[in-house]
Amino acid sequence: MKKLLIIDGNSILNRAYFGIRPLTNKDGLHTHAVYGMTNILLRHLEASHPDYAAVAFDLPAPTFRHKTYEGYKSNRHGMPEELAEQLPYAKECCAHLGFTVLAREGWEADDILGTYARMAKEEGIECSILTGDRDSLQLIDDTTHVLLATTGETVTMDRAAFTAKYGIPPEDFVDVKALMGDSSDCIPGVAGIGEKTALKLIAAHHTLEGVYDNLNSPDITKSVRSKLEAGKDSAYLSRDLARIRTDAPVPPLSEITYTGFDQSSLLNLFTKLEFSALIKRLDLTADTSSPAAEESPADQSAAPEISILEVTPDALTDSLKGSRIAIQYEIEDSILTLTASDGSSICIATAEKSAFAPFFTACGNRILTDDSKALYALCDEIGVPLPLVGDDLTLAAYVRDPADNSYALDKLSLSLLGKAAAPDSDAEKLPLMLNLMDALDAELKEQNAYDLYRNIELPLARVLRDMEREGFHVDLDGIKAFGEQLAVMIAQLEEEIYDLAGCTFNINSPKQLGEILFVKLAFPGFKKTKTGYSTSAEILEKLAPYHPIIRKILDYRQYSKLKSTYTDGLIKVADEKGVIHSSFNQTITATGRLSSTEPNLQNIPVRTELGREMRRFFIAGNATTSAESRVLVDADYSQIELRLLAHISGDPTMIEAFKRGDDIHTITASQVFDVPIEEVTSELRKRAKAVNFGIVYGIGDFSLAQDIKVTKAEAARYIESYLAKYPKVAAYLHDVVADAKRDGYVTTLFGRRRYIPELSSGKKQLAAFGERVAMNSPIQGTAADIIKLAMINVARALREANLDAKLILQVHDELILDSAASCAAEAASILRREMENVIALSLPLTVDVQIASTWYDAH
DNA sequence: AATCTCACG
DNA sequence: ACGTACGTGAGATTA
Repeated sequence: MKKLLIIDGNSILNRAYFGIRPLTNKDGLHTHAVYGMTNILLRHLEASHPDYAAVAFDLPAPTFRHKTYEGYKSNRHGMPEELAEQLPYAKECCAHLGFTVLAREGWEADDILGTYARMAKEEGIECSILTGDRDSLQLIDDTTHVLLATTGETVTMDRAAFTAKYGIPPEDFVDVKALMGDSSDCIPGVAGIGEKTALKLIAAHHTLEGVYDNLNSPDITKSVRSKLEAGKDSAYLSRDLARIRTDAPVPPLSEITYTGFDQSSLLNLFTKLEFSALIKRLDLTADTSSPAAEESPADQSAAPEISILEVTPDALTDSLKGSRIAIQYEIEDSILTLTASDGSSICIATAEKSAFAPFFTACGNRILTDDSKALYALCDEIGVPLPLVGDDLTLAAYVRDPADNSYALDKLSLSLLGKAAAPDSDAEKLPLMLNLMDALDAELKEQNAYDLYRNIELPLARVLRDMEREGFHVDLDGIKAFGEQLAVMIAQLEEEIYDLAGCTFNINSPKQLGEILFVKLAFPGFKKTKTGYSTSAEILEKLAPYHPIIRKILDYRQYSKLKSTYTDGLIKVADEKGVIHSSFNQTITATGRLSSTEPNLQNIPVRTELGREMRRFFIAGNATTSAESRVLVDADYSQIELRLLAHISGDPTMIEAFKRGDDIHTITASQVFDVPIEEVTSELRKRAKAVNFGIVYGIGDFSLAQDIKVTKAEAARYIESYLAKYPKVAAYLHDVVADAKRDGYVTTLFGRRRYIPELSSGKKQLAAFGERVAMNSPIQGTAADIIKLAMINVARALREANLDAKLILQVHDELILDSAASCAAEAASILRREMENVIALSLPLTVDVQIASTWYDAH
């Protein structure tokens, strides 16, 4: 039997639009609805291989209004501008995928679906209707089924499935709709009749006529009867409105045969939309005669014609004359294969890695790499002091758009050059890297972010490499002993918990724990989360007074966390000398901060006393064994984010407070609660502190209330009072959001940019998130810029002073040195000086410095 | 692979 | 009516 696949384009596009987070290409065009739709379409093409296939779109009859037609359409149907602008691309995409695209003036997509379902039935063809809309369910019959795309998976609704779910045959569904109405389709129905009642009535009487002929039947209550009587005309009218028509003027089935992909057109479209994953998945680059490539012939670097010269490592230096040398390399068993190009030639050399030392020394500052930190590590290994590399493509791409999560060459090619590329050998990557770097140079300069890239990110990579190599010494025996203590306490608690619960279960399983607490022990059902009960500490804390098991579970959780993540976790990653070498990633966060992995040394416990004990095991190098004793020097910025808020907003009250060296939370409490400074209690100070933090995050009354346990109304008053006392802060928060909406991005003091596509989302929740991001990112990001620059300056100053002290860790506002005890005081003063003097603001940046032999004591 | 929970600034 | 503060990474469980 032949197969027809017919799709409601508007419905699927809508689902994709609201179901996926926003995505834009480099021109700011929103693309996620098309992306989501394409994925859905591909999935069904792969699953069903239809003989006929079409996508139908709504096309209302033109109306005469003061607004333009497009304006009317997007407003009337509540279609957000960001979705409307994707409509033409969606249609184009459907066509290139091999579908016939249909839209008829005055007809809805549903009617086109219905018409084809009828035609298919007449010709004995199996018909699948793909939609996210339940309206089409009335079309189900023995040869027609509906693929209902809901969030998550797609459900197949055939006659059996429909009847099982609704208890009526699909033909009667339109009568249900006539009674219940549908506000989104402007179908009035009968006032006061909902889905439940409508289904019951139609199940009993089949049709509207059946219902109205039997108004006196005993299953119809008085109130329902009177509602039905009042809404009789409306019901019949509604049925006409709800009934999908089957007489739309559409081409015959023979003209909508499925034609398969148009590879080169798809490549063009996906290139414009920057769908690199789809290009790869459909293998669209394999066809080399794509028009995309023809469009920019001048840009075609001589890549294909350049021959690859095999040379010795020594000859590399002389063969590569250009000012910029792109490199790629592989290492196997200490044999290095390096490919390099200066744009006019490509050289490849293979040798023992140390043979490349002269090349790196001579050409290092001209090198273009995609991972400079790794290159510094390689040079460390072979004992070459590599000069700062010329360029790091990944870092430049990160500065261009830090919210991106992949800086793979093929993606960069799409968004930067507008061309699809799939280099699969090192030699093919090199000309592309050179082109990409040229484009990045230009774009960063235009963004005013070039200095940030060249003077901060690029030199920072080498500082990070040195920190990674240095590592943080730990007391492995101490950690092990602590872990064993924890194990004992955990075992003890486990028994007590089982005892109190009356059974054994997996305490680490939120599912099982929720079952025990909220079902077996019948705690008041604090339901949350989509998959079940929430058992978070926040919830459990509220239950603690009512049952002894709760405290024990909380303790169990805390000990388990300490043991698995910190005790056991750290032991696993320490090297044989008891040194932990974390990786510092420079291209992960959307704000400009660093991140730390394997292990994450930026989240070692400190907030609870027991957790803080962990920090006793973080020690200065060889502190326990070496003849020359060593210490840690720890410095952290005091209130850097609030100081930046004061500086950026220019609020005089706040600036003066910081200039005087006042306690900012006490000042805030005095301002917000309108009491003299001497009368600020610790409770008031605590609340003010929460407000200060909240402001930086883009506060809301609900969350503040939850945080400091006051009513929402009270929290709202605090915020209002705060903004009144710090009017420039209020103005900043307002303006930064307005600017972000206008520009599509926000920036830090150093020019780091973050795009915020969420701001133009049709979804309220996402747009609100975008506003908070706009308020927070300039502050968090500027703090990140500042400490990065401080790190570069500290590393240089320590080197120049020839001190035996090295940076080993950064924790966002904190820097730690491992120093010889003999020069620790000097190192500390350098550290303070460099951190405080990174940049002159309208208020001082102050730093607290401490020297001790463990992290516990130094912080 | 996704979810939940929890550690940090 | 709903969800609710910014930025991260890791471990355990479950699907």
